[in-house]
Amino acid sequence: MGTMGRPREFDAKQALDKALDVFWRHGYEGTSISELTHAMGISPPSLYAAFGNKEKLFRSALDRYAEVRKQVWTELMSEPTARAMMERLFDRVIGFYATEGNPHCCMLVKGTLTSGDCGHVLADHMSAKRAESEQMLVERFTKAKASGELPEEIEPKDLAGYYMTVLDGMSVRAASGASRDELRKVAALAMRGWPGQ
Amino acid sequence: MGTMGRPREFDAKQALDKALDVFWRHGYEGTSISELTHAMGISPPSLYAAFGNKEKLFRSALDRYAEVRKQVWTELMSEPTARAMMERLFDRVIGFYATEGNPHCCMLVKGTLTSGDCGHVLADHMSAKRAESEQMLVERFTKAKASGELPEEIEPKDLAGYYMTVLDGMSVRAASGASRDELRKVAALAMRGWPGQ
DNA sequence: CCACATCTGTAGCGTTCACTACATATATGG
DNA sequence: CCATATATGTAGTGAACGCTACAGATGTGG
Repeated sequence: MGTMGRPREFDAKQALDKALDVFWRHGYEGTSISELTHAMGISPPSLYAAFGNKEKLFRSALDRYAEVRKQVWTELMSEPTARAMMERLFDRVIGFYATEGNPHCCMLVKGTLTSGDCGHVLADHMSAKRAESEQMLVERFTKAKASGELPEEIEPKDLAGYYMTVLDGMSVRAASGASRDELRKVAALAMRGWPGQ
Repeated sequence: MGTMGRPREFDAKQALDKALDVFWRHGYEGTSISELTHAMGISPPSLYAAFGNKEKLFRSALDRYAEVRKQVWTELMSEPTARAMMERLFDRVIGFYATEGNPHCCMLVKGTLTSGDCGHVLADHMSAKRAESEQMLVERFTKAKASGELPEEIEPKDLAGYYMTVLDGMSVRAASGASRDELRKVAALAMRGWPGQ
């Protein structure tokens, strides 16, 4: 059975990707509905009919962001060693942030800092997405420990927290204009701290 | 000669500190004039007469922030070794972010991420303040290299960039609710990467 | 006591915000 | 062809924004 009523004249997925791009660059509170409707190529009533309201649209965009990110990270997790995975992850992140035209920052980092000091409605959602990524590192490091790549005294959770922190910091520095070369050197020094041997 | 006209009934420095606190917690765009006037205990015309406008007030607050920060850092720079200085700096930062009631984030990190993707008028000002702090590390590490504490192959600039990145990342994680213990473990792992021996 | 200069509170300026009422257009179900 | 259901564009809602005109208050210099 086909749905009744006038069919929508735009593609919701494409529109969501456009919204994601704007939110990514300007943050939640820094993005206005008129910016969104312009970028998405639709009028306000269409936006509200399809996505609810600004907050729900942001949540949907965030889900989409996390989905794409998870795909990329999952691919990297299959690297033969955890160390190679981490090096490739740095390369990938740096390659993205330091490329002209791309947003220079992780959307979750920007979102976390943009939404007030605490208690913002969106904070939990973003924390959850951040935790998802971190958990992927924890699991990969646990595997590495089991296979003998990492020494016994290293806690996978701590190591994951450390590398997430470096990644978050690189996001901040990229946003404030750090070059590809500077970021590469940060990654190199972060990898100097790799445990073992 | 005394100044003519009715004297102001509030203390400008105290008012600026109040404004700093609000900007620190909510960022530039997340702070409204009415929040500021309420926190500062003055009315809008008084605010505008004393500080120009919102942007100029933010710049003044930022200058004040950087001034206090520079005092703290300067004190730490006199630690006998660069390594001890770095460890104390981590302790200090963690102690601040993880304490109830304090802002959970560096004001410059929040400000950098809050002001649009690029080209914001305030971005340059914040980049400059960030560079000032980083330069203090560069100079301390240069001294450490000269005294033999750091090996020849280490570039002070790179090492400073790395530790600033970790600090920035800790700011992000503190803002998203990281505990004192988690931050301590991050610092410990960051110090594992200390060059030498 | 009288200009003059500056601060203070009220009240409101124009603009932008997130969001929506309404009329119209276009599909399906009978 | 008609009733129903959903999408669309225009145009505008009340609220909050940054900021300021204005009148009254309070100081200094003559």
